[in-house]
Amino acid sequence: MNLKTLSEHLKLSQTTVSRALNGYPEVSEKTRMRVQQAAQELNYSPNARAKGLATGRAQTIGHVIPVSTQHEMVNPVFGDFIAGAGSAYAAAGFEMMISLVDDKSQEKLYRDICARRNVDGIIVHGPTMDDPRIALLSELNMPFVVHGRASNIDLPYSWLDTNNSRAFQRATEFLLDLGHTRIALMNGLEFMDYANRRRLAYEGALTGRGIALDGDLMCSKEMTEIKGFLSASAMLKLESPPTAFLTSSMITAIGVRRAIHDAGLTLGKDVSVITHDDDLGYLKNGHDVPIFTATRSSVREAGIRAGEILLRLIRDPSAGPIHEIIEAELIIGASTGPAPRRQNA
Amino acid sequence: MNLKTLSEHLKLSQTTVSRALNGYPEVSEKTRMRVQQAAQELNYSPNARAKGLATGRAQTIGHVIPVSTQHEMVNPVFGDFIAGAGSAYAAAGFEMMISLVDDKSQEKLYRDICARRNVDGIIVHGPTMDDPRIALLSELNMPFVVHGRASNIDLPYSWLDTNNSRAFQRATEFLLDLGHTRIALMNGLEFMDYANRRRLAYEGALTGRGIALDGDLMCSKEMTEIKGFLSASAMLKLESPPTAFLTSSMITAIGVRRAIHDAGLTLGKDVSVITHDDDLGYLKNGHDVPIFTATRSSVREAGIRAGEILLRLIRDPSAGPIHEIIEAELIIGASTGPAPRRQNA
DNA sequence: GAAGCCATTCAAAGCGCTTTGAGGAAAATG
DNA sequence: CATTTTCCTCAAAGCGCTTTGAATGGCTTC
Repeated sequence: MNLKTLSEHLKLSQTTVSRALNGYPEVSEKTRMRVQQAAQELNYSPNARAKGLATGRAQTIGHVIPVSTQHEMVNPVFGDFIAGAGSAYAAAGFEMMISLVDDKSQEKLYRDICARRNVDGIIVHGPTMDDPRIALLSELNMPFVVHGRASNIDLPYSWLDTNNSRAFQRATEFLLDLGHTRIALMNGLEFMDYANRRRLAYEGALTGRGIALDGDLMCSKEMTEIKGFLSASAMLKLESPPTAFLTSSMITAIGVRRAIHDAGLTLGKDVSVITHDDDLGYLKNGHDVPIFTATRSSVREAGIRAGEILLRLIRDPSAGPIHEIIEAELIIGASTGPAPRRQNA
Repeated sequence: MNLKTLSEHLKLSQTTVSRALNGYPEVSEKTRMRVQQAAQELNYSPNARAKGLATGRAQTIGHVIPVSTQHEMVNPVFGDFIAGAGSAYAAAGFEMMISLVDDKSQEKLYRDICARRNVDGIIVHGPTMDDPRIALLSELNMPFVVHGRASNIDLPYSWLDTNNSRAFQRATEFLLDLGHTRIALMNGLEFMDYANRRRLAYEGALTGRGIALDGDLMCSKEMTEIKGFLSASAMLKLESPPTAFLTSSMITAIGVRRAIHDAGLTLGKDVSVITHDDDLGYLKNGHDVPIFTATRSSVREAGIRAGEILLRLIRDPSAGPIHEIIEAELIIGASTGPAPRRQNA
C-alpha cells in the first residue's frame, strides 16, 4: 500500500491524501476523516525513506556506541540510557539508529553517518578528556548532544552530565565525617572524562582535610565485578589497608563486597563502601534499605533528558548550546559506618 | 556533496559515477580509480534514503525491544546481544534500528514498521510461549529471526536459541549427583518461553530421580539482584531449606549469594549455587576459577549468529526457515559442593 | 575504407513521498 | 446574472539515487 494506490482507491489526488494525513488545513474535515479512516483500514504508513527524501528529514537519531577492541565490553549503562532516550524519541515520532564502532574507525564512521544523512542528530556517548568527536561534529554541522563532558575542549557544544565532581566530593566527605582516613578510590578508566572528574573530586576532598593521597589506594580500571574484587582484595592485603571504598559503579561495588567477605571482614562495620549508583532497572540498590550507601543518579532519566535536548536542537538549531547538569542524591544504606578504631591503638 | 555535484566535478555522468562506486563492470578501471579517489577526497557517501528508495532495500535491521510498563526494566542481556548482532550487520554494511515498545502497542508497532519499510528484517526478542508476533510477521511477509523460541507456535519460522532444557537438566543433575535433594529453582518470569523450558527441565530432572517437586522451592520472578536476594532469604528460612539453588542469571545469583551470607552460611559449602551465565562483558564469572558453577552460553555470540541468519534470510528468502541451537557449557566453579549432611541425622 | 564489435559512457525514467503554484466549484457579493 | 471570494483539489516538479536502453567512440577485421 502506497500513497498512489491509496489515493486511487479514495479517488483523490496524492496531494490531497498527503495533506489530509499530515494535518494541513487546506483539506475539508470530511475528506480528512475519510482519508484517515481508509489509511487506518488499509494499514497505510508512508514509506519512511521516500518521506525522508522528500522532506530532507530522517526522523532518526543516531547513537554511536564505542565497542573497544581491547576491553570487549558494552557499557552496562547503555541499555537504560537507550530506554530513556528511546522513549523521548518515540514521543516525538523519531526512530533510533545504533552504530557500533571500534576506536580506530571513529572519525570515518562519524563522517559517513553525516554524509549519508540518515540521522538528524547524534548522541555522543562516553566522552574522553579531549574528545575529538566534538570538533568533528561541529565541523560537520550535525546537531549533537554529549552524554557527559569533555574537560579539555572549549568549543561550544551541548551536553548533559551528572555532577560527578559534586557527587564524589560529597561521598568522600561523608566517609571522612565518619572518621575514615584510609579511603580507597575504585575508579573507572581515567581517559574517560567522568572518571577524571571523580578522581579530582576525591583528591580535592581528601587534601581539603589535610589527608595525603596514597597511590596504593587508587585504581583506575574497567568497572566490572572482577576488577572490583581483584583490586579490593589486593588493597585489603596492604600493610595499612583501607577502611572504606569509594567505587564508581554498583557492579564494582559488588566485587568489592565479595573481596570484603572473602577477607573475613564485615561490610558496613569493618569496611565501609560507598558507590555511585546509576539506578539501573536490573540492578536496583535494595528494596527498603539500600544495600549500598550511594550517590544515585538515574541514567534512564539522563537518556530522556538528553533525547529531549537533542530533539529541541534539531527543531531549532539556534537554541543551542544547551547544558544540563543532574545532581546525584546521596542515599544512605547499610554499607557504611564509622571508621573502626585502629587495632593497634 | 551529492552524486550530481560529484559527477559534474568529475565531468562524468551520474550513471558512470554510480556504477564506478558500486563495482559494476561496465566502467574502465582507470575511471573507477579516478571516481573512487574523488569520492574519498570529497567525502562522498551516497544519501542512504535516496539509495534505499531507489533500490527498495533499507540496508537496516530492526530490533524491537519490549519495555514492559509493569516491570520497568531493560533486559541486561540486551547490550551484549546488540553488540554481537551489530558486528554482523556492520560487516555486511547494514544499520541497526531500535524501537522500544510497551506490551500494549506491540502489534501496531510491528505493522507500522513493516508498512514504513525502513527495515529489511527484524529480530524478535524475548518470545513468550505463544507469541503472537510470529504469526504477525509471517503474515506481513517480513523476514525475521527469533532469539529464542515459542513453544506453542507451530508455524515455520527461523530461530536461534540456547538449549535451555539441556542446560537446566544438566545443572539439576549435577546438583543431584552431589547429593542435593532440596534444590531451589529461581526462575525468570514464566510467560517467557525460555523460563518455561528451564522449569520443565528442572522438574524433569528431579522427578527422573524420584524426587517430588516442592512449590516452596520454586519461584518465577524478574531476574534482578533484589528478587534473588528476597526469594532466597525466604527459602533459607523454611523449615526444610534448600541446600542448593539453581538460578536463571548471574545477577539473581549475586542476590542469592548475598542472602546466603546474610544467613550466616557459606557459599559452596553449606549452600550450593549454580547459575546460568550469559557471559556478559561487564559481568564475567571469575578470572581463573569461576565464581559460580554455571551453564554458560554467550549472548554476544548468539547476537552474532542471529544477525548472520537474518542477513542470509534477507539475501535469500527461500533459505528459511533456519534453526540453530547453541549448547551451553557446564563450567565448574567454587559455588558448588556436596550436599551437607543433615544436622539432625 | 566500410562494417562490425567491444568498451565506455550517457540521458532519462522511476522509486514514494512532499510541496508549489494553479485550477475548479461552490458560496457570497454587487 | 456577472464577479469576487473561499474552499477544496489537482498536476507536476523535485528530493538523490539506481538502472534501463541507447549512443558514442575507438578497434579490429575483411
